[in-house]
Formats: sequence, C-alpha cells, structure tokens
Amino acid sequence: MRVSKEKSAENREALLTAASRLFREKGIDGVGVAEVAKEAGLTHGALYAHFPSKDMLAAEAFSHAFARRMAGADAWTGDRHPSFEEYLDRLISRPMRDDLATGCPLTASASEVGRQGPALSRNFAQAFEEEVAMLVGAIGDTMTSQARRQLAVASIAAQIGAMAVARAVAKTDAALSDEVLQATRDVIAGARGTMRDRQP
Amino acid sequence: MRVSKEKSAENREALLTAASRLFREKGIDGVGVAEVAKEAGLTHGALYAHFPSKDMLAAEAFSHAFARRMAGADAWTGDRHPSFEEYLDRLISRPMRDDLATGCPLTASASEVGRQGPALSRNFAQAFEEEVAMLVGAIGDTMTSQARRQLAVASIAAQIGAMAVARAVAKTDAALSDEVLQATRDVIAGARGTMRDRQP
DNA sequence: TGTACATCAGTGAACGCGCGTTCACTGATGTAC
DNA sequence: TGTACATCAGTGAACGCGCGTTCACTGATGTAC
Repeated sequence: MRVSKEKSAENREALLTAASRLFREKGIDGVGVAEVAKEAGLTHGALYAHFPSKDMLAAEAFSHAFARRMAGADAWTGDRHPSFEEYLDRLISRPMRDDLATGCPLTASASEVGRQGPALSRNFAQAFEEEVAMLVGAIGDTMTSQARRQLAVASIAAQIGAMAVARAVAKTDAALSDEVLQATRDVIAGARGTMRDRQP
Repeated sequence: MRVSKEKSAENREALLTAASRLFREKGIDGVGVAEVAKEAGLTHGALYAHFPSKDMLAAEAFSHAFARRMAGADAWTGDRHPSFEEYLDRLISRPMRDDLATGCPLTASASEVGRQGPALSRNFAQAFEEEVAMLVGAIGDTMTSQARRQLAVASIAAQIGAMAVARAVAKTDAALSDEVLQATRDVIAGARGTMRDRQP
C-alpha cells in the first residue's frame, strides 16, 4: 500500500541508518538486503523503491554515515574541532576499536571499497579528502601547508591500518591489540612534533 | 581414484598456493572452494580430504603465503635483510598496490581476519609478530629496544592502512592513491629519524 | 617376486540455504475535477 | 468541500544462482602374505 511522502522519507532514512550500521558491523558482503530492510522495519522489495541496487545503497549509506560524523551527530564524535592529538586519541582508541557499528566510516569501509562498485569508491575518495581537510585544520599553522597535508594523509592512513590490525588480533591477543593502538598514536604524534620543530 | 603419496602432497601444495593467491586477490568471502579446487586442478570434493573447512584452508593458506614471503621465495621479496627505508620503499609502493595476488599477506588479510574464524586470527597475530621482529632487526641498534619495537609496530600498521586506502581509491583518484603511499613513507621515515636523534 | 585385498585421494551428484533482483499485486495517498 | 481515479511505496512469492559441505562410489596405491 502506498504511504505518505513523509513516511516514505522516514523509511528511506531508516534504510540508510540500518545499512550504515550493519555494513560497518558485518561488512557489506556479510549482510543481505533482506536483513537491512528488516532492521528498518520493511521488506526487501521496498528497498528497491529507494535504491536501484545494493551497490548504490552501500555508497549512499557510507556517505550518510560520514556526513553524520562530520556534522557531529554521532555520539563518539565529541568536539567538532579537536586538536591533532585529541583527534588521534579519540580515533585510534579501544572504544573505537570495539564499537564496530558506529565507528569511523572510513576505517570500516577502507578494506572493502576496492572490491565493491565504483559508486562507493568515489564517495570514499571524497570523504577521505574531507577528513584530510579537517585534520589539516587541526594541525594548525605551525608548518607549511604541504607538510600539514602530508602529515594529515599519513595520519589517516595509519589510523585506518592500526584499527584494522587491532581489530584483527583483538580476540586472539588483546595485549598486542592495545600495543598497536598506542604505538601508532605515539609514533604519529612524534612525527608531528618533529615536523613542527623543523619549520621556522 | 587413489593417488600416490607424492601426488597427494603436490595436490595439497597446489590447493594452498591457489587459495593464498585467490584469497588475496578477491578476498576470502569473494572466492568459493570450487574455484580454489579448480585452480589447483581438482574438484571441490577433494579439497575436503586435505582441509576440514574453508576456514582452516584460509588459515593455512595465509601462513603458507607468509612463510614463503619470509623465506624469500616470493619474487617481490628481494633482499631478505633490507634496511628500514628499503623495507618501506618496497612494501608501501605502487607495484605492491597493484599486485594483489602476490602481495603482502598481512596487508591483504588484515581487514578480513576480524570477520573470519579464530584459526586465521591466531595465524595472523603470529605472522604480525614475526614481521615486527624482522623490522626491529632492520631498524638497527640506534635506539632502545622499546623504541625499535614501537616504531616497527606503528610502521607495519601504517603500511597496512596506506595500502588499503591506496587500493580503495586507485581506480577513482590515481593521484590521491600515489600521494597516500608517498606521504606515509615520508612521515614514517621522518619519525624514525627523530627517534634515532633523540637516543644517545 | 607375485598375488589378494584393504586403504583412501579424488569424483561428481546432491543437500539445504541465502543471496540480489524482479514482478504482479495491494491499497492508502495525492490530485484533478 | 466532496468525489473519482491515477499514482506508487510497500508486500511477498518467485527467479536463477552460487555457496559450503556431505556422501556413495571409483579405482590406483600401498601392504600383507
């Protein structure tokens, strides 16, 4: 049966929220469209009234989650303008590692993007650039803009790798998992100190 | 029909080689046991005479690939005792990014391990420790052993993240993909320089 | 060394299952008069 | 404002397909005599 435009918009939002949560938690290939629709209170057929394919759903769900994060709408986002060290401490952390479902979309999707469709790849690249711009702002004007960008790019890459490794070994070797997080935080923070000192 | 013990051992080796190649290239969830068996010149039923489940196959295939890499048997391994900078240059590179099938097993599996079975997680953690030990040796005795280990752990995490991001955006934004590799290499190399300078 | 037979790696059909997607149909919504 | 009807979000059965795993069977290998 047909529903009102408002209800339809709510359903679309519910589908995106369910998809972004489930895809982060279990991986895109680990969740079926029926499960996403059920989580949103619909049947799988309804999903195709809003999205032409699972691939497009994944791409839109990723950007939806990233936009929420950038808008500060996620519980874990905290200060929207953190310092560089605050950024590292918050994202390369045990709470982030253990909270798959609402964690950083970049971290959750990085490994899957290469094997999914082109729509998700485009949205991922755009989100990565936004994250770089945000982090460049957090680094401040203590070094050249080239150096700031280089540090931001490397820091986000390191964050994504540290989280992947920490999650991979969390159940097998909790001490190693914690060590990976701390070592990455410390080495990146140290690199920032050096680069700042070397600039006039 | 029954085959000789030698032929059976060869078939087992062929299954491991095919699995480690295909799993790296398409992901563990992206390849069926029938495809692995076919690549090894067998039928899927024969696979279960050698491995009790796909999970165990994945775990053994991972360790098989990593052991080959550590033994210098892979074409891309090069010098078995590279310097720290050589290690970074070789692993965080465009050739490594583009050669999925024979690339670093740690890099290829890091993101999947968390969602696979416990056997793979154990083998991954052990391989990570071996890689850390190798890299600690490459860093040399210019800093404390604690600092060496910290740098090694963070470097491997950063390498894994840089490769994941570079692969994710390779088709969409080639320039960004290259930039991620170079920025990560430079920042990690810079961090090494700082840590060395600060030690007596 | 030659023969009889137990072993077991490998084959291929079959199992139940979940996948992404399609589609005829439903019925409340939104619109035209 | 009230009525007739076109629209279309949502339902649920069905599509073909590939998945991991099982199993009765085959026949060359390896062994015991």
